[in-house]
Amino acid sequence: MEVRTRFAPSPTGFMHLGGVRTALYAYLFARKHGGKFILRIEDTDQERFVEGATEVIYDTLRGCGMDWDEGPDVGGDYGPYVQSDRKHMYLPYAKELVEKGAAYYCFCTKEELDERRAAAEARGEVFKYDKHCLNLSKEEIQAKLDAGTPYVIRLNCPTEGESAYDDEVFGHIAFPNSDLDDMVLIKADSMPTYNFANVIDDHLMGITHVLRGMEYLSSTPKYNLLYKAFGWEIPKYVHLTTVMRDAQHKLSKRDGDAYYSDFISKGYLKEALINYLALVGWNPGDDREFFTMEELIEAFDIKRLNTSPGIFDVTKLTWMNAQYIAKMDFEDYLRMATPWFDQVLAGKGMDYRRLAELMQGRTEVFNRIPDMISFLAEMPEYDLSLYFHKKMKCDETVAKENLTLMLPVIEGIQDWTEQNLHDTVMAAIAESGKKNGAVLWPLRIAISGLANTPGGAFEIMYLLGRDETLRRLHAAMEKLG
RNA sequence: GGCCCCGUGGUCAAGCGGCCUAAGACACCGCCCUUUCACGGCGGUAACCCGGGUUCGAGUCCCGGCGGGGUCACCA
Repeated sequence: MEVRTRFAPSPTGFMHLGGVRTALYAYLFARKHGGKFILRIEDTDQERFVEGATEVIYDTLRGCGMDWDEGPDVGGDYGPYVQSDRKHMYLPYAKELVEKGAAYYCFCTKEELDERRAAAEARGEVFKYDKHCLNLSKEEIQAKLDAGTPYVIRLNCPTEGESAYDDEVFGHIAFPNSDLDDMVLIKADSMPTYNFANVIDDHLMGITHVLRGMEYLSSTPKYNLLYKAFGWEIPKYVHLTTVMRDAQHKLSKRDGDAYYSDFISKGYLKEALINYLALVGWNPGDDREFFTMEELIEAFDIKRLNTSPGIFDVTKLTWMNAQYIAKMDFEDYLRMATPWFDQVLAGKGMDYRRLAELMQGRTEVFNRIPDMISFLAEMPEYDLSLYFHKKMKCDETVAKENLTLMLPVIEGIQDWTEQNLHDTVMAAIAESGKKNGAVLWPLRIAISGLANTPGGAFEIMYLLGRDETLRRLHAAMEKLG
C-alpha cells in the first residue's frame, strides 16, 4: 500500500519550528517510502483570517526543500485541500453516526454546560458530559429539531473497559474508557470541530500514517472510536515529542525563538536549521550529523524517533550554522553577506569581496556581522592596556617604539596592495631585528582598537585604505604620547 | 487533581541483559598551530533520578516513589 502522509497546519502567519519539524518528518517518511506527502490547510478558525498566511506556509516548506504532491495550489485527486472549502462535507458524516447510534444530538447550551462544569470543579471533580441528551426520546429530539433548537452532535463514548492502540513510536498505549468525554463533533454553528474534521479529512484523503505532536496522544482513542464507528481503517500513528526551549517550557513565540522566520531573519541558513531540527528527537543510529535533504530521506527511519522531548539548543544550531556558512559557495556568501556589510559600511567603497573572504570562515550567524566589522567604519574607543600582550612581548612602550619605527615605512608605501603591504612591512621588521608579534600586534591594535578582528594587520590596512590607515596610525601615536 | 507520556553528562544523544570501569557531537577548560580571533589538531572535566525486586549478571526487564511534560473546550 502506498504511504500517504500529510502536514495540516493552521494559517496563522507564522511557522512554528515544532511544526516545521513535524512537516519534515512527515515529508521524509513519505519520500523514504516512495509515497505521497500532502499539504492540507486547516483554516476553520473562522475569526482569524491572516493575509498571506498560506503563502508563509508554502514559502517555508518549499524554501526548505519540502515539496508536496497534493495540496491547495497543486491540486490532487482528494481535494479540496483547504478545510474551509470542505465545510459542507462533515455534517452528513456526523448524521450517519447518529443513525448508527455512535453519536447523538445534544441540546444543552453552552451556559448550562459552563454551569455544570463550574459546579463539578467546585466539588473538586473532573467535569465530563453526563450524556444527558443521550436519554432524549426520538420524539423529543425531533420536536426540538423541528423547533429549530440549536444543537451539537456528540460522540457516544463507551464508559467501561479500555481503549488501546499501538503507537509507532510510543508503543502500546491504553486508556480507561471511563475517562472519555463525549466530544462534540459538530458545533452549534453546524461546523465540525477540529478533531472531527481531522478524522474525516484524513480518511477521505487516504492518509496512511498520521505524524503529529504528542499532545494528541490522549485524544487518539476518541479518534479511533470514530474510525471504528464508520468502519474505516485506522491509520498508523506516529506521535512526535515536543520541541522544548528548556526542560519545562516549549518553544514559545513570546521569547522570539519559536518561529522559522525568527531564525531566518537573524541569518541562520535554512539548510542548517532543517539539518539541526531533524536531529532533535531523531538520529540516524551512527555518528553522522550533517545531512542534505536527500541524505535525510535516505537515513530517516521512524523507529529511531525518540520518546523523550528534546531541547532546542540554539548554541549547537549556531555551531552547525557556522559550519554550513563556512562551506557555502563563496558567491552565495558574498551575496548574502552584502546587506549585512551595508549596515555599517554602505558608501565606504570597501572591498566587499576581500572582506567576505575574511569573514566567511568566521561568520556564525549573519546578524553578527555588523558588530564584527563596524570598526572598519569607525575607529572604536579603546584602552591603552590593549597594547599589552604577553606572548607577543608587547606593551605600551614597545608599541610606541615599534610603531614609530613602522610609521615612515608604511607612509612610504604607494602601491597599497595586501601583498605589497605584507612584503614591505615584513622586510622592515626583519631589518629592524624586532619580533614579528611585537610589531604586528600593536600595529593591528592601532588601526582597529580591537583585540579580535577578522584578519590580521595587513588585511585590515588593505581594507581601510591608505588614507584611513595613516590617519589611524597617527592618532595612535598621539594616544601613546 | 484524574488519566497519559517521558527520565543516560549543562544540551543533543548511542546503548535495546553480559562487548559499559557508558560512544560521538555542541558547550566548557587546557595545550599546539597562528601577527589577533576563528578554523584545525590533541587532551580534559562531566551522566545511567531514587528505592525495591527479577536474574549468575540491570543503564538495559518489572513495581513503587520522585521529577518533568501533555491532556482534560461548541480552540485549532
